[in-house]
Amino acid sequence: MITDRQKKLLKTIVENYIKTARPVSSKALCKRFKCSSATIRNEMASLEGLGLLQKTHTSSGRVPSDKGYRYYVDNIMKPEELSDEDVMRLGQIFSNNSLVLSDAISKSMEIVSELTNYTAIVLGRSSDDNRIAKVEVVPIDNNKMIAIVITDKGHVENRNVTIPDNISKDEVKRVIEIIDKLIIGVSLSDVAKVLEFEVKPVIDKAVKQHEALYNAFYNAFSDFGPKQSVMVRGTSNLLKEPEFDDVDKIRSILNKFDDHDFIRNIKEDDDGIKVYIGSENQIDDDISVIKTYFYKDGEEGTIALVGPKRMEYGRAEALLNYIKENIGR
Amino acid sequence: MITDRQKKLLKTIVENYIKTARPVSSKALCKRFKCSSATIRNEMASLEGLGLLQKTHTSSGRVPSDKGYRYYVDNIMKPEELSDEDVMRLGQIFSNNSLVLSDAISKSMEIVSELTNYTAIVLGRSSDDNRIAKVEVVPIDNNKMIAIVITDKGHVENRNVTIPDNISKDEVKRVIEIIDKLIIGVSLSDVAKVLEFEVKPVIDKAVKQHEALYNAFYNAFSDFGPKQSVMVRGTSNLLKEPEFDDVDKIRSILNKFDDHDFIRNIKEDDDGIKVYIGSENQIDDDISVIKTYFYKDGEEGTIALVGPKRMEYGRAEALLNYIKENIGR
DNA sequence: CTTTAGCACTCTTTTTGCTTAACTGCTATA
DNA sequence: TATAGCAGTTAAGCAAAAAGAGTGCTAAAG
Repeated sequence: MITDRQKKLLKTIVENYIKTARPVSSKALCKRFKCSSATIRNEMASLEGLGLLQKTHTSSGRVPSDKGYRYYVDNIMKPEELSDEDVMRLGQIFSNNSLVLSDAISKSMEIVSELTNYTAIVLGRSSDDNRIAKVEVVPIDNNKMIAIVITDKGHVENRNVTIPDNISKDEVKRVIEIIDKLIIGVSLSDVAKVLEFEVKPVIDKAVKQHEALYNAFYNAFSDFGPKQSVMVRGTSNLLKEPEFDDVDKIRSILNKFDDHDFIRNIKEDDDGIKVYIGSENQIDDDISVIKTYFYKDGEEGTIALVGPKRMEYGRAEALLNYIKENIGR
Repeated sequence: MITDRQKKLLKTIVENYIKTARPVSSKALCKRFKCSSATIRNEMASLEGLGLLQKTHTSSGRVPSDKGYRYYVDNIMKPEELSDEDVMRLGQIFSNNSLVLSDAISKSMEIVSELTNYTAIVLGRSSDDNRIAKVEVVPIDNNKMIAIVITDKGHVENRNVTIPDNISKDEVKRVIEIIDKLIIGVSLSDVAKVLEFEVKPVIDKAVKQHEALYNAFYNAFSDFGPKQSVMVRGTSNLLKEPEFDDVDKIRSILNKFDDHDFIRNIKEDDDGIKVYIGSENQIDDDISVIKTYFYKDGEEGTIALVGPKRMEYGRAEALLNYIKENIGR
């Protein structure tokens, strides 16, 4: 069991370390606790016994352990209010409601990265409940058309369609009509299947140059499946923190930020705001990740902040929460 | 004047240094030049006198100066053929012609970054000769519509339009008709002006709730001007090179990569492939930038590779050239 | 006139020992 | 239970020493 004084001590040490990035000595806390350094040392030793504090070497001050941060986040930290400045900077983004959702999210997370000096990550994809509402085909020249697909949720994708030579406009028109008729209402991830098993047979019968035409449209439409977009911003911000003063560490972390396959893995399915401290995440032991899932109008994904383990957890949580709430509206 | 042997020596030193990243000593070149180290030292001293070589300290081997690299690039280096592997990796991208141009460029530059370990940058924008060919408005729900604008060059942009409450569908329809009629053929960068001075007066007369409706569309359509998209990929690749083993240097370079306003500045207007060595670019004295302008179908921009000054200039040039040629087609 | 051998000199890099300052743990005492 | 005091540990900074890699210069040889 942890006493009230120990709790207060842990809180002070965590917050002091977050601020200064230096191990906290017993002497430094005397005034605040109105007792001698020896007393503090005794309490520190207890907290170390519980695994909540660590020393960097035998005679160093104390630093929170992963378990210590976890205890702080779960049991000590209180929900924080955003400062006026934070709200002002972010409010601009969401008041401009002609921005497409994904742009608004990216921009706001960019700002959060600037405000906090942490790295912002946004993963997005069109969710599976997007069904095709409208297909528009616009001819550009004899061989090229732009196909635009709009879903019932307002998601838009466009593709080039390259029409082989020697095909009559009539035939192209007929194929478009066939596709249009059969594809409305189909979910994005089923488009390839529907083209192959429903559209193709019809085209085969009704159109002369069926093979070439079908292929042209299949190429364009076969990849509407769930592609995850990846945005990583403010990697250099993170490296300003003093714990990243080692070249190999920097390289290893940056390598991960550059690897979009790896980044896609930080996807979060939980609707709450989750914190992954040190070894709890896959990026680096000195790093914490705070993230949450979002869904709105057929777009879903994850927003995440990557900071040092010495992250201002309360503020980071408040910022993510603010953005999440604004996405919801 | 520079003798043939000096030219060959410079070539050997540059290429050796590019390979090993270590100052080249006179002894190391004895075998290749079939003479003693003292002879090499004499020639090296001449080249240093010409400003083509440098020493890192009094008793070190030689390293090319910026001027030396420049001489190498301009007068010694020969155009290089791409390896089969390079061609194979890149060919896949361009054979898939349903990819929208900007995606094809981004993907191929990503691959180039992987192949070379340099950082790839792609700047793109819709060029000024894009004129609106079609406006499509798709209702999503009572208050929200998606407006899609397609230009004669095949460029597509979409925006949310939020319709205020209490406006009849008829009025919305009429506004869309007015906009559609007046906006076709207008260049993207003139849209805001045309809306304000040609569309607004007509709407004011013809529609009841003109103010609110006009604003809704103006918000959505006013920013079609030239926005430059920015892609930076493979920053961590670059940092693998041994010259970037200093934390402050890494931070300074990464800071610039993160600053999209700065990155936009590396825009190149020259149609040829240009090399900016060391102090000739704004990123870092140890860095070279090789880049070129591209234009195709209403999209224009810059593709660039950022590498150490010890860059394999020949290969980098060949890769950029390959992509440029494939964009052209 | 060009090339070479030889040698003194310079500068970097690595290792080592030393000193100082910042802490802690422990023990004895209030 | 809290405190004062002291011995012990470690990091960090600094200077000196030793080793290694190259150069420039001079004088002699081709």
